[in-house]
Amino acid sequence: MQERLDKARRLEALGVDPFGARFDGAEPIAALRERCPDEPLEDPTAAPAGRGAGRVMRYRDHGKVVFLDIADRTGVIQVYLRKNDIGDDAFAIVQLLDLGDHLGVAGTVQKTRKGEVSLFAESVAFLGKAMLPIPEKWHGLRDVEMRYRRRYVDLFANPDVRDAFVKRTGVIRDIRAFLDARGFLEVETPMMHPIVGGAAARPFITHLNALDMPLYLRIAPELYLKRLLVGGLERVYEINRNFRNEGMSPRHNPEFTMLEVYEAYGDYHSMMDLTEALFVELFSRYCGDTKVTYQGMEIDVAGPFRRAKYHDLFEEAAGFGFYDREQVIAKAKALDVFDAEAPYEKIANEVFEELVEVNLVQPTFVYDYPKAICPLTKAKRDEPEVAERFELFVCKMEIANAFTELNDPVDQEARFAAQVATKDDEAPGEIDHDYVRALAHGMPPAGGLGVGIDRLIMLLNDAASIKDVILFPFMRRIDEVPGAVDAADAEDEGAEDADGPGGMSGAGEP
RNA sequence: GGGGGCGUAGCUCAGCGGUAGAGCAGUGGCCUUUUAAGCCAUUGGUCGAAGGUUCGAAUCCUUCCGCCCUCACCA
Repeated sequence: MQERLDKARRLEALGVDPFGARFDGAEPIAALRERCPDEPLEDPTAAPAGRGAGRVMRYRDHGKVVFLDIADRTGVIQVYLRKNDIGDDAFAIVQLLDLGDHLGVAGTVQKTRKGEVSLFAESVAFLGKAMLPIPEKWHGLRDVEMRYRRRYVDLFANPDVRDAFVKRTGVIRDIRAFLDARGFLEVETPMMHPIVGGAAARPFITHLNALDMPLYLRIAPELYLKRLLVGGLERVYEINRNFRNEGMSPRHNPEFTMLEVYEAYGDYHSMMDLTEALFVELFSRYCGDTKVTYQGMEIDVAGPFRRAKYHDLFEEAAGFGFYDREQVIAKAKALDVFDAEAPYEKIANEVFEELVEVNLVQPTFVYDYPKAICPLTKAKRDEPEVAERFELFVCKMEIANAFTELNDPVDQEARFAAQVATKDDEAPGEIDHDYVRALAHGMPPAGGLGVGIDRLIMLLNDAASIKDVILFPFMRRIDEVPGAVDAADAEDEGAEDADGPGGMSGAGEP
């Protein structure tokens, strides 16, 4: 650290700003590499000109020749620097380089005698000093805690990580394109809700000072999107964050990204078709046309996906029916999921989760759920105990949830009232009367779909943890001691800051 | 919250009762085609924290902190 500060001063003495400035005309390194002639040239002056910038990741000093590798967002390229080519002044700057610094290079693109694609430097521009060292060159940054807490290091030290997040963005862009092409309108609905709704989960609570009222970070956008169906937007979707104040796990982050889609005049079968088309397209684009491996599980993604009724799967796995109370309760007790307080359907659903869900490796649409566990879903006309709902499971993960939307305001109000009456701390505390009023204005029959985007990206990236697909996953706060930069400054400035962390930013008061 | 595991140099890791180690990174040299460059020399540690056991603790015990896995929770 101190040594790097000294180098920064020595750069200043050479008339170089240690934190650089604008550098125009740099090509992506991947593009430079593509333009490189296939073989070393007889006449090196014939090589194409090239200009690149990036972070110095390797440095091989040969005296009056230096090889270094610079990396940008697209790749890595070797830079070949000869004192004769760039001159004494520029070479003095090169000798002050540290791993992690940013450097701009202008020269020609050609292969070295050993065949390495290289940027043969004619001039260099110092673009920025790194005061802290980069991780070990061979292993990178492995410590998972550091990788999550200091993603900025993880991203430049581990190219796979950067690629995974670039892929994430690509997937989301493709989802938008897929829906846009089918006439769906992307919208933004409130993230702060006066009434919790659209799912069953504990919310984060906040407060709006201006109106002196409590607000909740949304647990789902559902009720607002369906208001838009009433408004006549007919086909809408939203991709954005939901917040749930619940347990964290490799598949749960307190804030997570959800896609919700609503299609007027559709139903859960139309959403099943839409979901299947989207997933088949994404799998084939990002993984492979037919087979995908996730965490050692090989799945067939060519489609069509298996479609199986909830009750059939239940019976197939259990050997008895969903409403065979005695056997179901006995099984629940045997599986240690029996809860004497819970309604029957909830207990039976626990049995379903234990017996069926944990085995759903191949992509499977499970449909026709018991109505009692689906408060926002329309019941089947000829089977009033069955809700028109499906969930898509892939590799034992619930990845999508969809249903034919309940659009009867009277029924909806009754179901809300029943929820509120349960006193379940995950049920809404009050009825959303405005939502009921919206339905009363006439919501078209519709299919609605929710897709956990983070989990989908996990599948596409073969990521074991949701933290591997979220740039800055939630981590418990740790009180940082003042960083190396502050400490060195304090040393430098003398005793003024010697009273320690109290005066430092970051670790103290919000 | 329960159970299990981990925490040693900037990074990746050995060491597991007897003087704190290696590689990489760093620092000083040599070298005008190397690529995990090489060669010589060298700096660097409250062994996560605090107690305890012991002649002696990175090592054994207790508590705490953080992370990972797992269970619970999570339509």
